[in-house]
Amino acid sequence: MTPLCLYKCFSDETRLVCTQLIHLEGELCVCELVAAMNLSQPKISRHLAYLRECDVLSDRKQERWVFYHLNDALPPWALGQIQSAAQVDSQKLQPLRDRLLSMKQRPQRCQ
Amino acid sequence: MTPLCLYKCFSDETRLVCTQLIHLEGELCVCELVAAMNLSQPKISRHLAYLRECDVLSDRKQERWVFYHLNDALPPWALGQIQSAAQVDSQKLQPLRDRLLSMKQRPQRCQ
DNA sequence: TTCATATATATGAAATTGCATATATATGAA
DNA sequence: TTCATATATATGCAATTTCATATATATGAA
Repeated sequence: MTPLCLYKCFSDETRLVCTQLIHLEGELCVCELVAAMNLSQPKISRHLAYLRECDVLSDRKQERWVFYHLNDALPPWALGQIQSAAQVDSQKLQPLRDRLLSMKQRPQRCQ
Repeated sequence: MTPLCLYKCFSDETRLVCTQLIHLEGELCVCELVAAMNLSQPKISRHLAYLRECDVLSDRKQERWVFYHLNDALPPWALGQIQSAAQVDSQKLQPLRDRLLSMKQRPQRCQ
């Protein structure tokens, strides 16, 4: 995990916003991100795979859902940059978080 | 200046390293960056123009040289990310800084 | 079967780069 | 002074590569 690798991850808006939402919410599945961001499922899935392969995110399967969260092994400097950017973008992120709250049939989390 | 814009700037290694060297050295001209990074002059010049257009860098002409420095109006969160990444990459940057010191006919700075 | 997710393929758009060249300035000889 | 040359930087063009996306299909669980 180098700064260059992290910046490549975040040079795409879909990947940046996915990471920021997951950071703020703790954990989100693909269909929640699809609902929050109003983008196609394959598009979200592909970018999550990119972030997982770069060790920015980890995933956890639960029943038919795959939940993504920040990789626990993320170095502190990287976590710091994510937190800082999420704060700068908080106004822009709020409507997406609101859409999550109003989402119908949101999957239940276990464990 | 949004996080996305900054991350696009730094998703290219040439732009990231140029910015980091300029941050560490205070101010560098095109020919110094060419010498430090051993890349072509047009390549460096184009990437500096990109960073200038994104308000990451500012320039100053002195005689036949154009010196680039971090934009004074850079928001604190952006400067923080640059500092943090430069620290993470400091080992990788050191040989480039050494090459600057051994550069022949380095232009004199005035003002 | 349905639902959630992932992947394969193709396409188009954008970014990057090398090469050549343009511009501006400086230096030095005649 | 004028002319030629060297230096520093920027840019137009074209080739290449990378990247993002849509569509379609596949997988796998309930």
